[in-house]
Amino acid sequence: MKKLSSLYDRSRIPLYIQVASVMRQRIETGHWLEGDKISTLEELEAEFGVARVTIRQAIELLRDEGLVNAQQGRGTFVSGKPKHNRWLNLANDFETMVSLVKDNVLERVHIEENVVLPELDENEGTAAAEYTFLRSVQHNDGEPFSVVNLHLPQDLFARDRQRFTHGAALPIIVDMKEVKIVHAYQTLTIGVADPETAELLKIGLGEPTADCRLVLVDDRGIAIYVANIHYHKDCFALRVDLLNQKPAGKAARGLETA
Amino acid sequence: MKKLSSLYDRSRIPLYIQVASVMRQRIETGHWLEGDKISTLEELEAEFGVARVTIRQAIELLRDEGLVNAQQGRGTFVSGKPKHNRWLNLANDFETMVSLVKDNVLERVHIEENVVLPELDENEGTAAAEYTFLRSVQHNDGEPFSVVNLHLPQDLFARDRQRFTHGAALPIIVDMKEVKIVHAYQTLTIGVADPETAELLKIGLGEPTADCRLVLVDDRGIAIYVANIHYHKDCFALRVDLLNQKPAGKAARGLETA
DNA sequence: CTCAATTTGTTCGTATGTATG
DNA sequence: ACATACATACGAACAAATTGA
Repeated sequence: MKKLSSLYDRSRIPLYIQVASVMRQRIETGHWLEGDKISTLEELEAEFGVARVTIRQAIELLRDEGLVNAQQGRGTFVSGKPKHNRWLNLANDFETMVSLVKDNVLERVHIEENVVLPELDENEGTAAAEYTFLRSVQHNDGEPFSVVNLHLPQDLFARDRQRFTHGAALPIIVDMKEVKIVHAYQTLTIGVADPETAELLKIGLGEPTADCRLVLVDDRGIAIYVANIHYHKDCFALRVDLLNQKPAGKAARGLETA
Repeated sequence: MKKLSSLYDRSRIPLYIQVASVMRQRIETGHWLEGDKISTLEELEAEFGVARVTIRQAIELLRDEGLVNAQQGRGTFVSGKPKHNRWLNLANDFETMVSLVKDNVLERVHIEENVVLPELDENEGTAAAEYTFLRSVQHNDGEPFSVVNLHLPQDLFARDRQRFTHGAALPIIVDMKEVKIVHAYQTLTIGVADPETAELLKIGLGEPTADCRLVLVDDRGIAIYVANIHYHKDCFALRVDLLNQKPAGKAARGLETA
């Protein structure tokens, strides 16, 4: 019985997958440039401290993804970057956010009326009696990139059932002049995909997601919009110029060129 | 030959780990409350579409972490929340960021002078000829929570070798009155841990991290500070009130109370 | 107290995946 | 490519503890 490497001990995820993840990132970040010959199996073996076959398994994964091209007797070459669809979906100020959301195409996958709000943090105002739960998926190029789980107060939802059912809720609420939004708390964390989210985003159970919680509180201190948004990790990037307070570079929304 | 579940096909990470991740998140988010009896093995079996033994393996993981307590004949109960060390380390404006960084305790683990800058995005200004590379680890309560990989122009570094070697670079640069910072581009993404980062953060290879890239550009258009910061995913949370533009709730830095 | 239903715990057999040398 | 050891996952059956009728 051989003991496994200490790195493996730490995560229990198959070693060759761990190794492949690292190699993939090296290609993505340009640490290994396209066309380059990467280290030999022996060097990689030494660097990662794993068996030769394990390195080969990792390389095989990357080859299936079209990232590398191994040639017997010559070496292994980087043949392409992973396609990354990174948008900026999060804004740093409320107005930008609303204007971004307005253009979103979304698919409602679930609506449930008269439910109670699962939980509210101390700083997030007080809950209304009843909420409507809406779940939708947002696509780009036919690929799902985010799942929105939204709770709206039942009476607010009832006020414009038609529009809420078919479009983004945020602009609708902003349009209601009798509603005064005094806080828009946004919390960004890293989470993992539950079965529904995994299914909708077409990723594996437990894979990491960028989780954004957005809670709007009105002038009565009531949480009138409670959203938990799960972004596909590869479709997520938040850019900002800290000195100018506007989204940095390029268009505020749209495909990356890089 | 049995074909594995489609969820498993998607990520190739051991199923019981995937299942455990989801359960752990349910406890953390309060979807399963402390003291509650969670669904029976049979229900979980059905929900996740996996074998009974696989569910048990997942529960065993959580039990080792002290999150659940299974009792024969009765059921499985939530016995505690995962301890979460979430800070807010990212700021939404430059001044706050500088003041936060000032208090950071960091451990320099590597310094290398006269290197070239690996890569610069189009919007991030132009590179100087030579840089100094500094790597440091930041701790809290003895636990590492972030790794900073920083490139400083060689001449800038040489100007105050002493301080740059031992303390946070950002406040030093801000103090230099001959340096005019005109842009502070911050990009936040989700990445995976490479071997060095995994080692320093004490996490598994390929585990997700919150990656923050911060590039300062001076009035000559030169990138005078290029940092790639990897945060432990559990130590990372970015909170902001989009309407007030100040960090939301509580102290801007410090342990969460929630 | 006994019985039955419920629920977790254990074991076997089989097949495939992972990792080493 | 092969031999070996161990891990992962399934399905099924059975054992043991708890609860309430």
